[in-house]
Amino acid sequence: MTLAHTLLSLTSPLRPRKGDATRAAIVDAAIVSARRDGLEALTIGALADALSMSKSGVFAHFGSREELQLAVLNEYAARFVSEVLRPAVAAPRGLPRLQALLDNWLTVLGRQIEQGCLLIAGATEYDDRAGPLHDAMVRIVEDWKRELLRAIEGARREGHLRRDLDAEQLVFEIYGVMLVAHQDARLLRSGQSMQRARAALARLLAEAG
Amino acid sequence: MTLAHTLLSLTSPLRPRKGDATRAAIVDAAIVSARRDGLEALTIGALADALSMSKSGVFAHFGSREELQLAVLNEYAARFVSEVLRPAVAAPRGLPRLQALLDNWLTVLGRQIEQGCLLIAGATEYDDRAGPLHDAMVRIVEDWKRELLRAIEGARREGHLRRDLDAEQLVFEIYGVMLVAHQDARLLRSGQSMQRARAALARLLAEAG
DNA sequence: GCCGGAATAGTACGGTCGTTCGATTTGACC
DNA sequence: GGTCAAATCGAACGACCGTACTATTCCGGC
Repeated sequence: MTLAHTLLSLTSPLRPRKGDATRAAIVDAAIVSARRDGLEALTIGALADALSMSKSGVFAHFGSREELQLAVLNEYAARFVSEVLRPAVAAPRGLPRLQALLDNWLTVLGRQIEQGCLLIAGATEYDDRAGPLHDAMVRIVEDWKRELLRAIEGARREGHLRRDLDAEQLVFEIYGVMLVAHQDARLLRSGQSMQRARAALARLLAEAG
Repeated sequence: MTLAHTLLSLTSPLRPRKGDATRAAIVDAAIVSARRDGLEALTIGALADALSMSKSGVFAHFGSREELQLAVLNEYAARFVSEVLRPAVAAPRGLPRLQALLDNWLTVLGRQIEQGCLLIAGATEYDDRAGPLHDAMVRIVEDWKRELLRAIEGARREGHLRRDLDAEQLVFEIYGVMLVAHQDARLLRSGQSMQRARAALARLLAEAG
């Protein structure tokens, strides 16, 4: 294969690469496992068994366990954003869009409470552990909080929220509601966590309006 | 050693047992390690190295890794309660006592932000993993929330908080503030998390009063 | 200062981990 | 259908894990 050929296949993979599908399947299964037991408990051997593959077959797609973990985290974050943020921009800008975003977030959090949220679990897993996963985790959470901030300030610009509102403080408090909803639902198996979260968010927004 | 002797030494250990001191030192070191890397990352070998002991010497005090983890979790919880709850009962009952409790909680959370909180980290570590550690974690968090609820209802009984207040909802929201303060301070290394948490708590109490 | 149990050390075992490497299979293109 | 790279496998390695067993050291009571 010539260099030109390589470059071509990189930019436009005419040739359907079977490996890509396998890699995606591995990440799929790894997300399930990581949501249950944590990113740090992810094991190449267990993943291989679940996929009826060999350890080395799984390994070859990533080159290291850490790269696999990074792929899982990034893929999960991408899905999270596309499930929560993307549909919200269909709502009219301002408070409705912010409301839609929070609704989507709560829905995603509550839909399959059997599985946890990697953005929340990973935050405590890597809050004190230097390395690429820590850095990725920080970047993802910061990016997400920035999106939340944008939505809030959009609502304020539209006149839907108080002009003197401390938007960052509101981000802080909203995030707290999501964290405690997650813990209540998963650790304590409380059946009321979602409605408590909705009540808390409603009160936060009412006070900000 | 006779049975009577055994019972005697259990109820009143006249004989100063050196093993007790060692065991306490092990738990001390294990708490440091668990707060940094998580209870699940706790390793008998690493602990033995840190204490300049043999693996089997450490192991003998607990009989299994899981028993060690349980000892660490229970000791941490006991210290947490004695640092946060005990000093608060010195304050006058009602709102002052609740305020003192929340102040102590935030202080403990912020004092050495280098080290994390096992009650928070453990909650996500064991939210989906059956076993004695999960059960202990649930019990500890439920007990702590019950204490918080008691303090709130005490303040309400004194007439310091609204009569129609949903106390459990307030517990929920206070817990959320603590969770997000912890994450902001540790993952994002935000310098403002404590003051944001104080502001959020003040607003929660003002609205409940 | 010996005695006996408690405390600790030493060693070994079986298992799992991530990773390496050479062999083998697969599958798209000529 | 042959070719060649991509994809996957199989076996092995060294490291570390929790744990079991046996020896050794420590130390308070006589």
